[in-house]
Amino acid sequence: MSSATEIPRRSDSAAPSQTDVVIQTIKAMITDGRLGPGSRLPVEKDLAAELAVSRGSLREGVRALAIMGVLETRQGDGTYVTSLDPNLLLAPMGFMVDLQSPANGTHLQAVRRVLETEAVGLAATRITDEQLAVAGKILDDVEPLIVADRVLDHDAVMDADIAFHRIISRASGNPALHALVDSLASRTVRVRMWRAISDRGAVRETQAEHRAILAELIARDPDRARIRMSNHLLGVEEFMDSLPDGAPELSPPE
Amino acid sequence: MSSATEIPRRSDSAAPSQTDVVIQTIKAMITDGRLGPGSRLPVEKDLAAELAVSRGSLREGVRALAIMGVLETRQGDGTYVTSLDPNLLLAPMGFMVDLQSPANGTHLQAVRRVLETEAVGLAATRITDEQLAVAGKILDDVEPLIVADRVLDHDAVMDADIAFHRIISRASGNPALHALVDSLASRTVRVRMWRAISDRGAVRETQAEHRAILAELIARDPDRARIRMSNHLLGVEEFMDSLPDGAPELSPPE
DNA sequence: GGAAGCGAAACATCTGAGGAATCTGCGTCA
DNA sequence: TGACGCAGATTCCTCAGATGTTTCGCTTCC
Repeated sequence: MSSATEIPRRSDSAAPSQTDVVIQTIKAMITDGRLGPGSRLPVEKDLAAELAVSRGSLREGVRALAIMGVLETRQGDGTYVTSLDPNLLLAPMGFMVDLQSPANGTHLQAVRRVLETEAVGLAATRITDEQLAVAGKILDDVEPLIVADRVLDHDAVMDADIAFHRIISRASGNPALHALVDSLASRTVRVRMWRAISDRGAVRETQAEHRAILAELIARDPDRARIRMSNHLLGVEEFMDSLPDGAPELSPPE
Repeated sequence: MSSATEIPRRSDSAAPSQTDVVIQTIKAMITDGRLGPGSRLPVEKDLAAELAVSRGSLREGVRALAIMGVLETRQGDGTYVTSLDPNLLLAPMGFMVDLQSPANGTHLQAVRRVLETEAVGLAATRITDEQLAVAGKILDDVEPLIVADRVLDHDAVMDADIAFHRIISRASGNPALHALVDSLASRTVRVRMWRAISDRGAVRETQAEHRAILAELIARDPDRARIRMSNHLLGVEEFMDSLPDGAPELSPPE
C-alpha cells in the first residue's frame, strides 16, 4: 500500500469506542436494507441490549446520526430513519463549510463556481417559465434597495442573492448538485462575500451580472449561460481573494 | 416563500434540545475565534456547568462534533479542536454518499464528473513528474490483472482506480476540490461502478481511457485532459445508468 | 358516531459512580 | 548532572438508575 501522506485517521481500528460501534452498526443496517427510509428503530432499551452497550452510549451514537440527518428522534414516539434525501444528508456540510478558514474559503469558492456553472447550463434547457418569472421578480425587488452603489438593507440583498442562485441550481434537475451548491454557499460564506462586494463598490455590477445570467436563461442558451455564471462567480472570487483576510467576525484592528 | 416540497425540518426553533445548544455554542466558539485549531476545550465538568447542561448532554454534543471531525477527544488528556482541514471535515460526507439510493447515485456521479474534469484540468499544469511516474506505475501494475476483459482481482483493480483518480485530484492544488472528489467516489460507490463496468465487459476500455488521461497530463494539456476525463466518467455514468438498478439487497416486503 | 380523557410507551435529561488512559512531577540511581 | 521509573492527579469513557416531557392508542362518555 502507498500509505504515503500523513492523513490523520481518527478511526484507528485499535480503539473503536462504543459510540463508534453504534454508528457503524446502524449504518450497516441501513445499507444492508434491514432499515429503509422511514423505518422505525427498536426502542432505546432493546437496541442498547442488542448492541451490548449502555443506553447512554447508544444515545450518543443515535444523536450523532440525528445531527447528520440520518436519523430522526421524536420524543414520545420513537426513532426513525429519515428520507435520506440529498438535501437532508448534505445539509450538515454547510456546517463544515462554515468552519473553514478564509484561505480554504477561496478553494471552496472555486468549487462552487464549477458546480454552479454546470447547474446553470443544465437549467437553461429545463427551467420553467414560472421559475424564470420568480427569478426575475427577485432581481426587480432588489433594485430599489441599491442606490448609488450603496446597499440599504444588506440582509435583504443577501437573501435575494441566495434565492436567485437557489432557483437556478434547483432548476438543474439534479438534486445532488442542488444540495451541494446550497451547502457551499452557506449564509456565513455569503456574509463575507457580500462584504467584499460591498467594499469594492461592485454591488451594481453584481446585479447586472445576475441580469445577464437571467437573460441567457430566458433565451434557453446553455453555453452563454455558463459563461455568464462563470464570469459572475469568478469576479466574486477575485473580490474575496483581495479581502484583508483575517478572522471572521473579529473586529479588524483597523 | 415557495416552500415547495415538504422538507422535514428538524431544527424547528420551537424546541432546541440541550445537545443542539451544545453544538451551536461550540461552533460559535470556533467561528468567533475563541477556539482555534488545536485549542483545548474546558474539562467536561466545567464546560457542562458553563453551558448549563448535564455532562451526558454535553457528551452527546461533543461526540457528534467528534464524529463530524470538528473535535477530537483523547481519554486521559482532554478534548481538542482538530486542524479543521477540508480532508477531515469533508470525510464524513463519504458516509452520507454511501447512504444515497442508487437513483441519487446517478446524480452524484454527474457531480463527480464535473468536479474531476475540473481537477484534471488544473492538474495538467501543476502535476509533478513524480506524481506522473506514480500514476503511470499504477496503470502498469494493473495491466497483468486484466486478461481478456476479465478481472482477476477486483479489489486490486478498484484500489488502483481509486489511487489513480486520487493522485490527479490531489495534483489539482485545490484541497477542497480534492476532498470533495474523494468523498463522492467512496469505496461503496466504486463497488457498484466496477460491477457495472465488469458486467459490460468494458474493463480494457476503461484502462485505455485511464491511459489516455495520463497521456494528456504528461503532455500538460489541460483542454485535452478535460475532454478525456469527461469522456471517461461519462462512459462510467452510462454503464451505471443501464444497471438493473433496484436496491442492492433491499427486501421491501414485510 | 365523535370527542374528551386516561394511561402506557418512548425519548430527554440529570445524577452519581467506577474504570481506563494519559500526563506530570518527584524521587532514585548511574 | 542526566536518565529512568513510579505514583498521583487529571481527564475522558462507560454504565446504571431515576425523573420529566411528549406522543400515541384505547377507553369511556355524551
